[in-house]
Formats: sequence, structure tokens, C-alpha cells
Amino acid sequence: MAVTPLLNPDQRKAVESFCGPLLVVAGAGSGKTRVLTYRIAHLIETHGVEPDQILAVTFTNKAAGEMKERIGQLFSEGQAQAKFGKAFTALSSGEQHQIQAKVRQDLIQPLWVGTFHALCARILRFDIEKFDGPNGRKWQRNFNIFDESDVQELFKTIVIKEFNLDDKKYAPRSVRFMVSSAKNRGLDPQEYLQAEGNTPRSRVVTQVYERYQDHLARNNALDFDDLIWLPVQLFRQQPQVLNYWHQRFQHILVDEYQDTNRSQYELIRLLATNDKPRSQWDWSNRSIFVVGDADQAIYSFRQADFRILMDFQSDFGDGEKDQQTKTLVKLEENYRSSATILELANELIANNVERIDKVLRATRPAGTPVQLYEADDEVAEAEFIVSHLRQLEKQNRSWKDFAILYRVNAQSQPIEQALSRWGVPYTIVGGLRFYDRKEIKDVLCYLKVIHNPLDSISLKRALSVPKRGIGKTTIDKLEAAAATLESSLWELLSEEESIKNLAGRTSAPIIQFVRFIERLREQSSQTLASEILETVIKESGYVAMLQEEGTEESEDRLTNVLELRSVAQRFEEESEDGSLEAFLANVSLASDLDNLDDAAERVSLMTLHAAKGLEFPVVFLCGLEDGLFPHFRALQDGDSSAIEEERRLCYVGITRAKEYLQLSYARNRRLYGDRQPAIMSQFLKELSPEKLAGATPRRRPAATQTRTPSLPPAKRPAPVRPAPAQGRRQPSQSWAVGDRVTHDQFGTGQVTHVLGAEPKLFLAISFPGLGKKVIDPRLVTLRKLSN
DNA sequence: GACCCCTTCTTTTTT
DNA sequence: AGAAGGGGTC
Repeated sequence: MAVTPLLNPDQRKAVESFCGPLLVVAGAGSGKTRVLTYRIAHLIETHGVEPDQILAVTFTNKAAGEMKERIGQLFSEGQAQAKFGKAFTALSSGEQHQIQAKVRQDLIQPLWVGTFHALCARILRFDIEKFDGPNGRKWQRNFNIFDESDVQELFKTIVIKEFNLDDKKYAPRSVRFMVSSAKNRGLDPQEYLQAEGNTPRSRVVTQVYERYQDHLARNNALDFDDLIWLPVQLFRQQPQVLNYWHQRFQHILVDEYQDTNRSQYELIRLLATNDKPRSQWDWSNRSIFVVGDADQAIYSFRQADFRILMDFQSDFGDGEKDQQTKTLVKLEENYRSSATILELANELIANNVERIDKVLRATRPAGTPVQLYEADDEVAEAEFIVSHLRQLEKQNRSWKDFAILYRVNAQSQPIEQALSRWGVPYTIVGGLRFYDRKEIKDVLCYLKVIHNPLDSISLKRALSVPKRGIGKTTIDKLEAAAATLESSLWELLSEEESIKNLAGRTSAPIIQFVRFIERLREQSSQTLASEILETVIKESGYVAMLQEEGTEESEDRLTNVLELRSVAQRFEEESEDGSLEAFLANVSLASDLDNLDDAAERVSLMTLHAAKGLEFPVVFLCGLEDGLFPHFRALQDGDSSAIEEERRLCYVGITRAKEYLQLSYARNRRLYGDRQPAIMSQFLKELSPEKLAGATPRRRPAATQTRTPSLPPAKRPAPVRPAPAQGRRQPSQSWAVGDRVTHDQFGTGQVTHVLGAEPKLFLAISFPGLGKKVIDPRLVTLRKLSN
């Protein structure tokens, strides 16, 4: 394989290292994906490692697919040379297909490449029945995976109905978050209680946690967190099970290691070491290879901890001095961005304290200056972005070269409007996922019930849509009866006699429903997912219901349901396993990003989190305003680690751009209902002004702007003098964002937000060194300084 | 049991 | 601004 010439010395070192632990600190755009794919190919080709002994963890399903694709290409090329002595492209299409099919079957398909969640789900399909959970909790191999709304619903039931807690004090959402955090840190309920300290509140959360796990087990369901944490518990409980997987996966690779949480780390640690003490480790024919960049750690809200990356060498190395260099490779050459863009990124991230020593060196020329634009409001910002983008497109660029990145999903709205007004094709990643749409969930829950009828949440949903005369009262009654009988809802529903007695007139539709599900269950093991789906769509009455409705909305829903059918068909064509189980797993673990089609001629819109790992020739990074980015939640408690994470997020955004980067912010933004003045992000102030071009701040014109949708936007709003300062003579002083003030106690600061209105007006003021404080201007003396 | 209207609440990032 | 939940009516 012609590997070597394409790699720089550090990349080659990473690719060719064979056994033992290795940490690859890979800066943005330093070619880590190439290193990962080449390494896997190299392990197989040069060291004769069997593909099914390799476990590679990626951050998204899409990344997994691409990695397999690229490895397949490498092998196809090699095979073409070996078999025909020609380049792959020089072969006839018959020969190409022959090679591809063989490569796929022998080398690619046996690889275990996927996200933590997908890989763990796969392991659990084999071994979950061997797990004896605490309190007798058991799961069966046909478990369902609860999505976020299923989980939320369950928490509401437990907190409000079962524990009768005050949902003001114990908001189901926040209890759910605490339980999730506990799992991500690898804490069971008792360990959680210990870690949190024995307070009334943590005792309650612990009890809810226990009850929640009972519910999951009774529904034969897992949540996202359990998908990873349950294998960890299983491995600890059953050493022979761990031993099997440990023997099986001789070479483990983990991408985006900086965004790993404790439970994921523990899983990797167990698989790599077989839970044996350091003295018994044997690296003679195995490796653990992780790639990451602490500067791009952006998932601490989901308990990811980049110290795990920083600790890698002491965790897995043997601690000897020369091991420190043997177990580390740094990739510090950036092949992606222009030198100008990279300089800006480096300057920004230098403001963070918690870092690994690393410099990113540019390999590309300076390129175009980075631009900064100040807009009047979010609509003007969107208009600017779109008109600018159209200009660039005319200069020999295609739509797919552009990405518009932002901090929160809600920011997409004005941009979408501007794009569609101008007829620019775009795709939006995130927001409402296809699989989260009501009609899709409605149909899918039939499949989930067929797969696992113990899943009462899906069962209840399927019972109620389409309407068949089974209402909330009936369901509540039957559920209560099932609870009393200590049986599942499904078991109760299946006994016709009991149903007739319990449900009276409503029993007929219930019995009919149960027979329908049972019929499909009998077929389910030998029938393709799409065929079961077809029957559900036709015979559940769902489509009929939508057709009868005849509204525009129901038309859309119908289209989506039919789209789901083609999703299922496509899934069967592309994957080895077209079973209902495989399809459901795929659907449950799909992220919106997985559908991003690189080939499509469209502008991409997404959050900065979703943009991780991607690159675009032209990037618009918008909404750079204090409170939005950095987000006010990170500003709130003067928590510097939260600000540093926001800064890393900004760094991720900047480093997505290859050639052209356009930053922007609005002086005024409507967000969450009302209009708020805004000031430029502190991150922009951390950059030297000479690095930012075109930053001429434009002031709001005195007259109301033309913003009629059908009109083209003002090409370049003429610079207008600042609006005259208002309210100088008002009895109470007027305040504006950006005002510099002195406070008797805190000194000089700058107003960042004006909250509320007189007489209940508060100011958020940022005092250098002291952080942000919310102040009531009537209670303290504030003096306004002239700007 | 189903539907409609009103109020209230909540506003980050996601596998 | 938008969703979701509650309460009232048919």
C-alpha cells in the first residue's frame, strides 16, 4: 500500500506504531482522520491483524461510515495493483465492482467501527441477558432504546405521580439531568449519594434514580447513558464476558478522546486492560490508540472531561521516563486553514489557561483577511450573510462550499428566512430531527411495540394514535391494574377476558389492537423492517387518519411517513441486516448530522457543536455577542472553566474555515421572545483589531429599515451617524448597553445587558477581574462615564 | 373521550 | 416566540 509518501513524519509515526498505548494530540485540521484510517489499513495489511479484532470509536455514525468508506478505497486500490497490476480507476467497472464487493465483505464489514452508543448496543445484543442488575433488574436482548422524550415522560411520572414531589423544587428536567450526569460519571445510585453528600435533596434524587432504573428494566428498555454504562457494569460483574471482548478487540482506537466521559473511559479501560493490574498488562500484540485535542473539548455539559485525555499517558503508559515520549505523538501542522485564519484561532485559544502544550503551525499561505461585520439586528445580519454569500457564489464557488455556524439552534430562523427569500438552497442540521417529528414517532412506536411489547411508553402511544376510542382514562385505569397485578401493561392487554371485564365498551378496539400487534410480532423475526412498516402504515389506520384530515399540515405529515418508508428501504439496501431490530437501533442512534450529504449543492446551517470535525471553504460564524456567545449560562457564575469551554467552541468554529471566514454580530437581537440590545462578544475583543477587516461598525439608521420580505435587502446600508443620545434629561438616568460606568465598590465596568424596564430595571455590568454582576441602579450609585 | 382555548413557562450545546 | 399543559365544553 502506498501509504508512506502521503504522510508527514509525525503522522507516519502514529500510523506505524504497532503495539502499546499511544496518545495522538491532533490539532484542528492536522489530518487525524487520515491517520486513523491509514492506521487501521496498516494494522491489517502490514501486521496481519484480523479486521474483527479492531474496534474503532468515532464521534458520529457518519464519521464511522466515512472511515469505512476510505479504508475500503485504500484496500481496493491495493487489490487492483496486486491482482491486475493497474490503478483502480483503470479497471473495467466489472472488475471494480468485483474488488469492491470482496473488500467490503472480507475487510470492511467485519470491522467494528461506530459511535460508543452503536458499538455498545451491538455488544449488548449479545450479552445483556448475562447481566444481573441490582435489585433483580434484568434485560432481554430485544431491549428498546428510549429517546429523550420517552425519558422525560418517565421522569415526570416518577417525580410527580409516584413520589408526589413538588415539581417546582424537583423539576423533572433537572432531576433527569442529575441522574444522567451520575451515569455519565459512572455512579450507581448509592455511589451518587456518596459523591453528592447525604442531603435531603440528593436522597430524593437517589430514590428517583433507583425507581427510574426499575422502570427501565420493567420496560426492557435502556436510555442513551445505560447503553454505555451497562456494558461497564456487566464487564465488572462477569469477568469471563469482559475477557471475551478483551481478547476479541486487540486494537482499540478512539477518536475525539477529549470528549469522552468517565463511563466511556471506563469501558475503554476495561476492554484494553481486561481489568487487570498494571503489572499484568501485556501489550505484545495489542494497542490502545486515542486521538484528541483538548482545545476542542466542547461536551462538558454531557460530563465529558478532557482531563481524561490529559491523563492518558499516566493511565496507560508504564510511567517510565522514555515512555512519556513513546506514548505521545503531536500533530501540529495544520493543512486546512489559511495562515490568517489559523493565526486568529491561535490568538483566541491562547486566552485559555487549561491547555496542553501545543502549537498549530500553518502550512498554507496567508490568504484572505478574516472579516467582521456589525449588523443592526439578527435580520440584518442574516441579510448580510446571504447577500455576501451570493456574491461569493458568483465568483466561482458552489453552495456546498458554505457553512453558517451559530451557537444555538434558534439562531437559524432568520437565516433560513433570508436564504429561502433569495432562493439559496440549504440544509439545516439539528433542530428538530426527522425522527423526532410527531408522525414519525407515532409510526415508529408501533415498530417498537412489535419489537418489544414490554415498552409501555411506546405501547401507550400506539394505543392512542390514531384515535380508536381508547382514551387517557382507560389507559390510566389499565396501567393501574397492571401495576397492582405486578404485570406489564402488554400482558394485561393480551388477556381478552380481563380486558372485557376491565374496559367494558372500550375492550373491542383494545382487543383488535392487540391482535394486530400479535400478528405482526409473529412475522417480525423473518420479515424485513420495511415490510412490517408497510403493514403498520396501511393497517393501523394512521395513514387513513392523515388522509381524512386533509389539511396542509396532514399532507406534510403524510409525506414524512412515506419518507420513512423509503428510509427503511434504503437502510435495507445499504446494510447487511435488514431486520426490525437493526432498523430500530439505527433509527434510535441516528443523529441529524448523519444525513448531511457532502455532495449536495447546498449551504449548510448548523450549531458549532454539530460542526465539530467538519470543514468548509467558507464559514460564516454569526451571533458573536456577549450573552449569546459566550452564552449567558456560561457567564452566570463567573465560572472560568465554562467560559473557557465557550472559547474552545469559538476556536472550533474558526478552525472549520479553510479559505474565508466571516464573523458577525448584531447590536440588537430578538431571542426568546423579546428584543434585547447586545454588545460584541468578549471573544472578539481578545483578537487584535488589525487581524479583522471590514469591521466598520454601522449604526442603526434613524428611519425604520425596509425589511419587506419581497424586497431585496439594502445592498450596503449607508453609514449613518449614531442616533442622538436619548433621555439625557429624564428624571431617572437612562442606560444603554455599552455604557461605561463606575460603581463605588466594584470600580469601572461596562453595561452588557439592560434587563426589564422601569421601574424594575436592572443592569448587567461586567467589571474587569470581577466578572458580571446584575445591579439595581436605584440602590447603588452608578456614574456614567462618557464614552 | 375528544377537542379547543387559554395560560404559563422556558429559553445551550447532543449521542 | 413557541410549546406544552390545564381546564372547560360538547
